[in-house]
Amino acid sequence: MKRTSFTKDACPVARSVQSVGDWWSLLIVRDAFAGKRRFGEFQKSLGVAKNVLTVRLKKLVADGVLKLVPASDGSAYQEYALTENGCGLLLVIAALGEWGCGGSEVHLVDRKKGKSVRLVLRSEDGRTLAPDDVQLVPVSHAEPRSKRARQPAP
Amino acid sequence: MKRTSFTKDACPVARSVQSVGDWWSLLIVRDAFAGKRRFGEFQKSLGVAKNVLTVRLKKLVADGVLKLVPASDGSAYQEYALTENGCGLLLVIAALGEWGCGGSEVHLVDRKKGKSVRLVLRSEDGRTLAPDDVQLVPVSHAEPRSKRARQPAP
DNA sequence: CCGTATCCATTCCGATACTG
DNA sequence: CAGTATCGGAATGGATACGG
Repeated sequence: MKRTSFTKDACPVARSVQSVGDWWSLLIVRDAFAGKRRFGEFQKSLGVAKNVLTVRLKKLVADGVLKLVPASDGSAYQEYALTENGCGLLLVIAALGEWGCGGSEVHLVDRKKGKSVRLVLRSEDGRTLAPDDVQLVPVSHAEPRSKRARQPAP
Repeated sequence: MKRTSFTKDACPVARSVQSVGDWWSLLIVRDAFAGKRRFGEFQKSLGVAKNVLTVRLKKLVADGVLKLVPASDGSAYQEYALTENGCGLLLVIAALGEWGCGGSEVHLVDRKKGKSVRLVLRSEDGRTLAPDDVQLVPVSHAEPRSKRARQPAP
């Protein structure tokens, strides 16, 4: 009677959820993108219990999302930094942020110019698409251009 | 000693996590994008217990992600369809899918042409940016071009 | 076929006290 | 400051039986 695991699941979404699909992990990653690196910074920002934070950080490190780096200032302690892989989660955070908007309190900017940045879907030929123009296809057992496309609800 | 709630949180990411930040919700939404609409379809696809599925579906309906629609074929039962708001989650699913890649088993295609679609960051002036070029800024108490930008870890 | 209801194991989370 | 140790309550998830 164990909890079902998706680590072996074929779908990448399922595997991602396995890594960051709980309450805290994504928020920790969000804070990491916002520049936080120290245990205490996360703890204060999130208001999470320290033991819980410890467990989450360890899992994120084990999953290759964060890594421990020696130090950045003179401190004798270690800091948590995003791995290259973890940086890829920016798209996820960005997408969640755009979706949750309604009094947006966080957004993306170009680091060089400080200009606002948005997340868009782009087809191979360079066109920008709306979510409605796009269909999710499970590659495993499906003909790429199946006729039973998603119905947008009549 | 309640669980902390983020519904009132200022950050849109936190609010999103509140809605879809658990194991099942996102996978249900993924299946919805893949064309599934019936209770049994979700149940079989996910292998989740029925009571759990019931609770999740109700929450997703309550949160305005899914809605019940009368029927699509002759059946007397209702079906679950994505609301307009729920469709916005496609970007999140897409981002999670791209991140979890490594033997991708699901991807996005243009509904009309069947061509592959990717998720990109685009700045105001139309340029495409890499995650490293971008910075997450909490609007509340932060100068847009702070100097202590995120360090990509030495 | 679509759920609801019940039971139980596991897990999660918050508070707090403690170590270095 | 950065964790570890322990505890108890709460929520979650799985199995299954039941009803419309």
